[in-house]
Amino acid sequence: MIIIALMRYPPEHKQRVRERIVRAAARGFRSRGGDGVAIADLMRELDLTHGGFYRHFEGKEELFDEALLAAMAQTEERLRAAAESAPPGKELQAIVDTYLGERHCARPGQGCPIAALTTEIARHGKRTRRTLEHAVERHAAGLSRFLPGATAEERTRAAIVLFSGMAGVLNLARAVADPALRRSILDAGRRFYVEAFTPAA
Amino acid sequence: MIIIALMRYPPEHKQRVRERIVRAAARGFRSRGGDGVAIADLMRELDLTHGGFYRHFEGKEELFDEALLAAMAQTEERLRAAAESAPPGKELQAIVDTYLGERHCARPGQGCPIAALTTEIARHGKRTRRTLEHAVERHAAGLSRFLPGATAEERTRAAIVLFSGMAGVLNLARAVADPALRRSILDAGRRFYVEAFTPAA
DNA sequence: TGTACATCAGTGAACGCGCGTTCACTGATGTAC
DNA sequence: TGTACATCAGTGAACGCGCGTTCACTGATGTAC
Repeated sequence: MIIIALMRYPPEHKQRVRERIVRAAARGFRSRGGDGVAIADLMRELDLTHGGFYRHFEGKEELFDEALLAAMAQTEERLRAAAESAPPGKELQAIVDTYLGERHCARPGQGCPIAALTTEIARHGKRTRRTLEHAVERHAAGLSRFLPGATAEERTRAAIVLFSGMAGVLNLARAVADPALRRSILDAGRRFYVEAFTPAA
Repeated sequence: MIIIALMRYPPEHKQRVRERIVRAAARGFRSRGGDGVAIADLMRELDLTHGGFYRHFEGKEELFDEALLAAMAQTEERLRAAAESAPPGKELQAIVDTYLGERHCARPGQGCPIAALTTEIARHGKRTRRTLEHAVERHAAGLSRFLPGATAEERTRAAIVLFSGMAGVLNLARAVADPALRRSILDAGRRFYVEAFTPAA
């Protein structure tokens, strides 16, 4: 600590700070949306001041794009972990139960950016939309092996339909006021998507 | 016109202005989001000034709620019309083709508020979320007769899963940069939901 | 070994802008008498 | 029929606030010589 205080910026310091900003932003953007995150608040959360932000990023848009990528990677990793720790043949069910689980529903800041950010990304510039596009394609490809389909392309397409559909269900569940209705939406979604994407025996 | 200029506020004038505000707001909120609509711009669009807004609404939130209801009613009506003008047995297909059609995708301002507004409504207060809740329940019940299921409750539940899922697909299609990918997402969604909700023969 | 200097992450005041809301005012109405 | 008055949709200046971004500055570093 004292060492850090004396030699203030050791090598790799900058990269670590940048990563902390991205992580905090990824949480903020997902839970409060693009307009709900103020640069000054974000930096204060990390015990920094807003002026320094521009040593790390060109502007808020660049941060948004990076946060989006980080959030997608995190979500994909969680779902992959859920699938891989499921008993054989139950991988899809594990993915659906995780995605449409109450835990994911209650924590948008830790969750899937397709659900939390897609609507506003549709209003962003081409760069952000390309970023989303690539991230979604990677996500779909990365999880497609748990989905039914004869070819890789079919499985990837199934993944896109599954994840965008589940994102819609999750968003509605999050938006509704009544907790019982929320649970019933999640439950209906889980049953539907598990059945729809489980290959007929 | 001269008559209107002389007797400036004939009976029912106020209600008509209010409806015009709601209609313009419903369009604006859906295409640009809650933060993308400024009261002053909205009123200017109707050749009015921002001060008068508060003769009609308590504030922006009340307008949002009204616009949400209007948008839901409009969407439900369109889908009902599509279903009713479809050949017998093709009602569901007509609904899905309309909802996941390129036209709907390209015109969020005229389209379904579940797709356009659900994410941000999840961050609104309880009043707005209750408004959504009731509107969604009415919407689902109103269109449930075109869906499979033994009981009314089953059909309503199917409607909720179908519409929230399609909203997710629509949002992803809107967010993506590449038009070809957008079309393929819509197409995959259409095929999937038609098949999933068509009762097995 | 010591001195001068360029570098650069971080600071915090300041700028410019947009927005929701308030408020004193306008001007036409219908009503009371 | 005429006059005084309350009503009320609409006007537009003003207020207060939050935010993204800029910029001159700080203070510690490593390097040149």
